[in-house]
Amino acid sequence: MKDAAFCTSSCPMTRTMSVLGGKWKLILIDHLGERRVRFGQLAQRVSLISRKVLTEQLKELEDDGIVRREAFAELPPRVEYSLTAHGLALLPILAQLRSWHCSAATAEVAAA
Amino acid sequence: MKDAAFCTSSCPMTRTMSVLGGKWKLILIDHLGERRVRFGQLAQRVSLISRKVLTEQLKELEDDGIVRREAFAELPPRVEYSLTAHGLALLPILAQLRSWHCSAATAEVAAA
DNA sequence: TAAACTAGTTACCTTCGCGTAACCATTGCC
DNA sequence: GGCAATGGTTACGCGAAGGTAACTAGTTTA
Repeated sequence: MKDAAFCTSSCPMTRTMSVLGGKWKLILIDHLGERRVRFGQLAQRVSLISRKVLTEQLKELEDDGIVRREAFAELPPRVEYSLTAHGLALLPILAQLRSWHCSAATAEVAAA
Repeated sequence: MKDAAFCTSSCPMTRTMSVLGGKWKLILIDHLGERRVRFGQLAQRVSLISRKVLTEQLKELEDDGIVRREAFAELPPRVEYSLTAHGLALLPILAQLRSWHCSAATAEVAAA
């Protein structure tokens, strides 16, 4: 989200969403995890995303200091993505979000 | 997000985003907090959102069991929104997200 | 000679999110 | 009679998000 009104909002949660908002951001961070992943691997894992959007989102995450990009001068070319310290700090929070959602799903099943 | 491919994805984080994804969801949950808030109050607090979208997002959150809506048969009409137990469980996680983003902002200032 | 592999980029087009503005019902107040 | 207040709903339209397909480079493989 490059929405200027969001980035400069006085609401802290709104500013947070200007970085993490968007359909794919949290999903990509989650799939990166603690590993170094190549572009093609990421595209396979998150199969619903198109390569174009994947490139864009990774670039935004890199600009925000969440993802690190390392390109190797090889042939065929190799590019590896990994989380920075800042990005790694998000992982435990994402784990809580996931379990929050899972607990809701099991509660629904129990109620039915 | 009513995207069917998201809701039925095998990836837990993707399914989580089908509920919490979207520009406004987390911001609205954050502004509701532990209080009961009237529709008009919410529209004032989150001034960037239009009333139309506010109605839509609240309805989706209600369908997902995160928000409770109580309408009173008065004149002029009064409608109060509050978080369900499920929604309340998100608040500590949102607090972590906020402080994660704040710590990043102060680190940038320190680096500059 | 042609194809395949990687990590993109680009042009093009469609879809959807979102904003704006007008409108509704009901009652009390002036 | 007309306006205000509340909590919406509706029609309309723009702009951005996102998908598809084609194209790039250099080397290996068939």
